[in-house]
Amino acid sequence: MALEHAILVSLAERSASGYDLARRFDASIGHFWKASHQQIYKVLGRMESDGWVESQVVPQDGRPDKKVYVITDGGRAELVLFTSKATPPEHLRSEFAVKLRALPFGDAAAIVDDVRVRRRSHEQQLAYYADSAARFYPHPDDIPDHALGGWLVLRGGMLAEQAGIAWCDEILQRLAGDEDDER
Amino acid sequence: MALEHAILVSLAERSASGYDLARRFDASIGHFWKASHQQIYKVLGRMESDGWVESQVVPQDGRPDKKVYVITDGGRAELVLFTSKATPPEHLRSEFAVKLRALPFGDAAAIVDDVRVRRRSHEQQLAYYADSAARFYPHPDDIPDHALGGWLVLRGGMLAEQAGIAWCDEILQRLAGDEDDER
DNA sequence: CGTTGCACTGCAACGAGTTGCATAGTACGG
DNA sequence: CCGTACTATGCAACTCGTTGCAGTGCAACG
Repeated sequence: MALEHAILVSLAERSASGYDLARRFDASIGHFWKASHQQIYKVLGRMESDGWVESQVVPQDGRPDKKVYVITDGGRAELVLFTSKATPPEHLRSEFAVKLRALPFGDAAAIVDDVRVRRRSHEQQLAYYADSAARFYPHPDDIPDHALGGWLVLRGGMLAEQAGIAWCDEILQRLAGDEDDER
Repeated sequence: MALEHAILVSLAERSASGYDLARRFDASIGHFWKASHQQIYKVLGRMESDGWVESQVVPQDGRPDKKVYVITDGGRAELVLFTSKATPPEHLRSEFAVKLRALPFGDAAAIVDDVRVRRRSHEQQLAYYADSAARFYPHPDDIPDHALGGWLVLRGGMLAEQAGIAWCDEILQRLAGDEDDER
């Protein structure tokens, strides 16, 4: 139900086509809310009939036409409404946790391997966030209001990745005796 | 796709009816993988026709009959297969992050309130986990193999909640000037 | 000149998960 | 006796999201 709102935020920052949105979702916002282009097109259609956005076909040369979506007043009102309502509690949903509980009934060695892979991907993600932070927010103590949300979201991502790494380390210490503290 | 496996783990630990499973999912495992009873019944039916579980109707007095499910060899094999395959990377999906990005377009005061509520619920969850840990694993350095998975999952929950609290604190510091460091 | 890749939009079918409802017996408080 | 709550199972309808496919047209590679 939040995809609509993620798109609204994205369009409030800058008008875009479905294709553009899909690519934005691959890059920044998408690290916290994935969406495929099929889904984006579908939702954009619904949002247009709800009056949250309006579209206009823009011919391009050397490229197919694009349909640029612009947020409407109705869309902005919906965003305000969205932020003023309490977020329903989000519960974790971790297939990895299920796997851990399956330890006594499964392939322990494979699980340990999986933890190592997982640790590495957390590290990579963290490095990516740190890089984005350094690039887009070189002065963290002096961020203008309009950019604060982006910074805070990035911070949330970093904290989550760090927690993920710490978890993997605890698991490895228990399961692998911590022989290889690689990197 | 992991609900099947969560149920398999649960049944591997102890046979149960759909109703029992639903209650277990409300308690321990369910903090990491929620499922409603409707969904559990549906999935149990599919799992039975896949040969992963078998059921037997058990009459009770003073209560409706129950259908007790038992894991089969096929189900155990599936569990091994599940643990030996790499877990696909799980991406965060946070409506709350969307809300943060909506800061410049929405109701900032309401968002701050929401952060406070969220912080409190993280704290409550953490307290609950700490309590479970103290009760079920009084000697964390000496946990038998069959219980290790449960402990590690609990630890993951705690780390995630701590990260959530730290995030909320950073947000409040930025948005509310940190006037009230309540509790 | 053929293949690959990118920009751009979409539909159709499916699977996963939620919400609402149906049913039925027992037990307990008012 | 009536309403409520608990144990117990399940169906139907819906939304959300994924997967697979389809088509066009340009540009670059070999």
